[in-house]
Amino acid sequence: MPELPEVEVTRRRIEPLLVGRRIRQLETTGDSYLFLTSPVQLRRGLRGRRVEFLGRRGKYLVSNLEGGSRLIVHLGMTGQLFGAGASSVRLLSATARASLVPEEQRGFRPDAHTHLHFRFEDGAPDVYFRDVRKFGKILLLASGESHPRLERLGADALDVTGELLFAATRGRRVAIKSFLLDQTVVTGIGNIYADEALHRARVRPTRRAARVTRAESDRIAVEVRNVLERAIETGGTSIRDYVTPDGSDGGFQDERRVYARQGEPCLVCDAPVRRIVVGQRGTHYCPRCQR
DNA sequence: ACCGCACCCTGAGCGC
DNA sequence: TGCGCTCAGGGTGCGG
Repeated sequence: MPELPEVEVTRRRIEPLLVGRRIRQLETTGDSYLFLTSPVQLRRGLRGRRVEFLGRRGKYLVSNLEGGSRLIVHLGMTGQLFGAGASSVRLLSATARASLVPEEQRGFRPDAHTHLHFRFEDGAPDVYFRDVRKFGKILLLASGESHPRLERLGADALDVTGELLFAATRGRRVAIKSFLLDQTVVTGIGNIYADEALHRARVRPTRRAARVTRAESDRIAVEVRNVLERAIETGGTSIRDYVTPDGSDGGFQDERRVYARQGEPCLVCDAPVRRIVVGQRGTHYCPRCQR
């Protein structure tokens, strides 16, 4: 489940494959839920364009193209962006992998879930976007054009401050966990890092946002930044679907303290980690450390 | 304005 | 061995 760190790791690894390259041709799958811009318009709009810059806004990748248009990619739950050198062995699911013949395991061969296939001029390695569940989003914006999805986003989670959190939570009755997942105030936090940051900040995820104190807001902000920065350093969290663009696992799953550790002892106090549901999301916390 | 919830999708895992 | 059910969840949009 790509959150800010997984998106940032992807951005850093894909940047050298995209920036400075001119797109010779784009192949797409048929129209579906993930294409906010239709496949036909996408193919037309990208052909012959040079990629000038690859940035990130929360969990969105934003690619500036020659002429001022922008290609926006959201990885959703299972989106993967990677270059031709990545290994199929690691990118595909266990079942899909099992049906590969040995020669197919070395490079990547586009399958039914591969929705974008970029080919470049000058023979640079191809780049692919693959998304099994199609919760991802692909959008091409014309020069100067904006989109409500991007306009709604709040401050990048790497820049969050206690001051901002405290001010924005006043009068909000939602659980602090749900508040952190809402991208309109702070953007980039997803389910795993919300649970991890709240555990480190010692705040119970069910606490109403308005009841979070100024001191706790500071702790949450610090821990959000720490957890995200550490996750970027370690390559992200590979716990269900996510693998890095070269097909290797991230490392942050080994530094988890609560996420998917229900029933196991809290690493701080030994009390069993509890799992509940908050705002339709599986939520993990230590009942002793987090009050 | 705010909040809870259904929905989009597919594969893994489980019970029978 | 295989079927059908449930669950996972980012983000949108709707109804209360």
